[in-house]
Amino acid sequence: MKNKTPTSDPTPPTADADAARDFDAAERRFLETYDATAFDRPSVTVDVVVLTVRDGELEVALVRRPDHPHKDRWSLPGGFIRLEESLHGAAARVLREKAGLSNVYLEQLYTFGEPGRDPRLRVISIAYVALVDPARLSAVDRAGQVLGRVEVPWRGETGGPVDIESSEGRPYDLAFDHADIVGMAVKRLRGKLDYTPIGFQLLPDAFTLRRLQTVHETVLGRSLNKDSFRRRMLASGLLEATGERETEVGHRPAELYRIIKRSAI
Amino acid sequence: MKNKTPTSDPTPPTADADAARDFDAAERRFLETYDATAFDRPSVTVDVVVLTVRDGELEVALVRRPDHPHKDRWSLPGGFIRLEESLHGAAARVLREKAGLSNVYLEQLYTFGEPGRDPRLRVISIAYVALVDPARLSAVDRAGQVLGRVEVPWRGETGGPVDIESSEGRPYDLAFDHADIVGMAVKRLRGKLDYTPIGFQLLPDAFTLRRLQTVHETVLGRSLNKDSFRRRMLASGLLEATGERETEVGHRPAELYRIIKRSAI
DNA sequence: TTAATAGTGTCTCTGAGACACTATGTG
DNA sequence: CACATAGTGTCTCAGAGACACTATTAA
Repeated sequence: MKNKTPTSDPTPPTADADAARDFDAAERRFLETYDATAFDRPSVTVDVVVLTVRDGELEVALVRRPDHPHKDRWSLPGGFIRLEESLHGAAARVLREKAGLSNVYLEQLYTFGEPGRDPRLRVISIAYVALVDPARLSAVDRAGQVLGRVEVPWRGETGGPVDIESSEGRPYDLAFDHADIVGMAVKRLRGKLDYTPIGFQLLPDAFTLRRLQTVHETVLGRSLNKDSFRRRMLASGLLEATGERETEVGHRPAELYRIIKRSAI
Repeated sequence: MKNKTPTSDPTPPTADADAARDFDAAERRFLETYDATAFDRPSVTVDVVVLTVRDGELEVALVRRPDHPHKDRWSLPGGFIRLEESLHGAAARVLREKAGLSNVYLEQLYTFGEPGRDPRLRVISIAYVALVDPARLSAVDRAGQVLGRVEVPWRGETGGPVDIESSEGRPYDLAFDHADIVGMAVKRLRGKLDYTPIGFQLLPDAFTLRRLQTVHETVLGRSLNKDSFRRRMLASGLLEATGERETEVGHRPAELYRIIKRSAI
């Protein structure tokens, strides 16, 4: 028998049937009498960074806060997590209720929980990122919602908060630490673009390679080599030609591509 | 003035001084009367995946659960978050109290919160990863703590739960969804190794390139090209030669290297 | 001396950038 | 026709793998 290290011996939790039965009974009794309110607990919310690329600009969906604290300030759509729903489910619900979107790419980003980030009480927020075709966002133009332009003050994947502006260049002073959350979303997205063509989530079902490149360039904040980009995308095996071409473009029309397995990303 | 889109007009939250004063008063009143217990709230914990590499094996620190539920089962060190501490602070405290470790590499991993992952009540757990030199772990050999060997049943960064075994090969059936959490930690770590030499966090301050390569190979679960590995590490600019060499090795001694900026990773 | 691993020099192969050239739409 | 962008072919350069060769220690 191999015994490489002097750590404590890991005896198994149970040995014979009687002991196991006693143990189960004790656990059952414990669960029945457990007082779920015995400890002070933080509040837990989800906040969703809904990102889109429109006209070569990276934009984020903002909602006006209807209540205190930070009433009337712009903020990320968010909400408290219900006890019976999963984290992902809560994010999807917030997206549906507050931004009128469903069936979009959604992934967990990071959890923010500094004491004092909310003046009311201790709030821990699990941030999610959603990527949406801008055509779907303008279809859901509703009161109290706006798209803010994301200005990234750092290069590459340095990280840090970003500046959010209106289309006229007026700064939006986001509520809470939401500018940090959007910054983290941009950092994450830039990282993913280096090894996946995830930008297609920001485009319609069929798109040209040029459009995909523009999306990548907008997110990355730098221009890319056209030839190399085409080669990489086609070599990834994730795109397939539709056989269709764009129309009415004033130059040679480009082939339209689609993603082979949307779920694979 | 540029007005590219038909979204709602983002008027600023305030206009003149009187309105601003009223607004502040309303917010202050709101904060004073807010009932922090008005909503059902989940419990929030941190769980820490303490990883180390010893003798070419990837290992994780486990503690025996002292209480129900899953009493006496092996699990990740964890604990409830206190209202006044940060998430990172809570993870560092758990590491100190339950594993006797401080001043180690620690980063947030992912947040797990499926309803039903804890039979007591709704528990949301923010998982952290810690990387430790194995010499520091065996120095903290304490009762009710053990190192489990991590067996990864998938290749690359596929992801999924992992199997944990004792050094004799007996499986540890971890409590809750902790096998999934460790799996996520391995996946994250493998991803990071592709573009950073983060493996040095699993080694003493001074180490040979061969040792670093072994650590990378153990985490990645595959062998690496020696020449290429050396070139990449030295080209990264993150390592510097100490001028010292290893001793008593039965062959030509290798140069010892150290990390230039430990905080930069 | 031999065994074993450290470390170097160099060739090849592959993928990215650069760039010239052809293709195909609109006005 | 001109113009603009799509898409291809090919050269070059940089990094990774492969491998031969030298260096240095313990036994």
